[in-house]
Amino acid sequence: MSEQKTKFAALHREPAYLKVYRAIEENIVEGRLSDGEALPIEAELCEQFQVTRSTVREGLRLLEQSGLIARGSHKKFIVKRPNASDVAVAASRSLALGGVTFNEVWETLAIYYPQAARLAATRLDEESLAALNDVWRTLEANDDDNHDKTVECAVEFFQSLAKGLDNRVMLAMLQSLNLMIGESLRQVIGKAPNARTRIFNAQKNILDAFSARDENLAEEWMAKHIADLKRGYVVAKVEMDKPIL
Amino acid sequence: MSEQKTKFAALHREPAYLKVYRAIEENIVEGRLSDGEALPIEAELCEQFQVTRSTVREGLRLLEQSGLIARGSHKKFIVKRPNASDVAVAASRSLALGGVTFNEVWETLAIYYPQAARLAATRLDEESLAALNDVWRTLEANDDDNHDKTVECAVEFFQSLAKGLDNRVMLAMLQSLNLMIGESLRQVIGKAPNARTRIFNAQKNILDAFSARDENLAEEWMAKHIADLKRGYVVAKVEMDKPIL
DNA sequence: TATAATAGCATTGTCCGACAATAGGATTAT
DNA sequence: ATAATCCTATTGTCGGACAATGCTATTATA
Repeated sequence: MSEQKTKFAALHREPAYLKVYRAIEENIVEGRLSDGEALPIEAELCEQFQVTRSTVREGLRLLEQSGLIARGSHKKFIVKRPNASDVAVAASRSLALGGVTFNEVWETLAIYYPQAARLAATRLDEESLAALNDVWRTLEANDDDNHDKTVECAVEFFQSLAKGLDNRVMLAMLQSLNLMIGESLRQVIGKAPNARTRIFNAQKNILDAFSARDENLAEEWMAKHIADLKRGYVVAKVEMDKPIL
Repeated sequence: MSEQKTKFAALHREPAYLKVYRAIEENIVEGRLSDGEALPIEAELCEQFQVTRSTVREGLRLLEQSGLIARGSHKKFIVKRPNASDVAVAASRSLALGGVTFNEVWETLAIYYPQAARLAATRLDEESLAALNDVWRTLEANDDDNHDKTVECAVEFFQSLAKGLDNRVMLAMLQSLNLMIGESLRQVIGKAPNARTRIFNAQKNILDAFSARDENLAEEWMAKHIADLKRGYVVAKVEMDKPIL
């Protein structure tokens, strides 16, 4: 009957530094520590948790990396509610490292961005439109052979669009998509002929549709833009099933 | 002329633990340390970086939290490429903590999920369809008053859908959306009459459309499902501009 | 011989105490 | 009032120490 011995709940003996992390995390999540508030100094945390500084510091590193705290000044950590950009960077890096393929990225663009464009046509305010226009003009002024800059501008266009949607959830998702667009574009931009001009024209059409507040047109041109990106991959003879990194 | 003093590049003196982090991170990103490979033991890292264990350990905590390494056995960290789920959990938590509103979540659902449903109609394999059916039956068998279980099933339906799309980028995004659906549903489920039945019927229709491989119908029913979710919020008198947490 | 118990060992987790570096505040000098 | 200086609190790093804990190899047992 040895396997029928009363089973106690497997008590998860966590290291102390994890407990420190969880304790502080919980206080932040539950709102007992609010945004911008300063954390006690290390010595005080030692006192409260009854552990040594090394242990507290390991816990702080965990909090730091998870984006829940940040250095306020030289001394003092302050509580920080993570913003969309932080999320996006972490997410896209993880995905890229995870070996996602050109195809996965492109497919996501294809179903997501045309709808985002539709929303943008009705929602972007004048300021956002102006920002988009600026980005587009920068691309116009760019040299055909400056591939890095072309990629940067192309991505920046999508970034400005995402920011203008005034929705943090979408922003986080689109931003991480944008970073992956950048990664994948970088790999083909040199091999796709007329890349800059094609991007330039596509974004011009999208921009016009936005200005005209024509959501159908915006969706249509965005879909074409995305399709053209794929064509770029094909022309550049990029294997779509290959990881973008 | 004091402001014209030759400006040197602001040299960012990083703490040593950050350098340790970056050094190892770089090795992982560049692929010199591949997935599953074991990290040297702490003592050896101390030797290589010429720092003490405390410092190395702080760096390891950063790597740990960023998901790049994980405990393999009792001893030894192994390199780990983060997967979509990890990303999603971190992302959604951050967003929720950031105070995103019901409206932001719902709006994102509304433009994203109908398209995802359209894709699902053509792509889901028999296995995924079966899984969806199971989830749906669990919801059917559920008690009207067991709100927690209802939410769980509803979210699980979306989860199964996302998994079946066979695209890790979409999966990561939809998963983090799903977690937020769960959060927001939990807050209204008790106050919305007939919630379970309405969700149940909507998912039935979506499921049928999937089985029939009818993408237009799938999109249409999904759109209705999402719209109905919003109606639930309104009926429950939830302020759409309120944070979901 | 095969399996179970034991002992040893390597490695991590935690503690302690110390000191250097530095940013920010207080104080003094201009 | 502004600038230069000192002071001090706090972080970053060090080194050493020991306990806890699984792994591994050895020994004991059937």
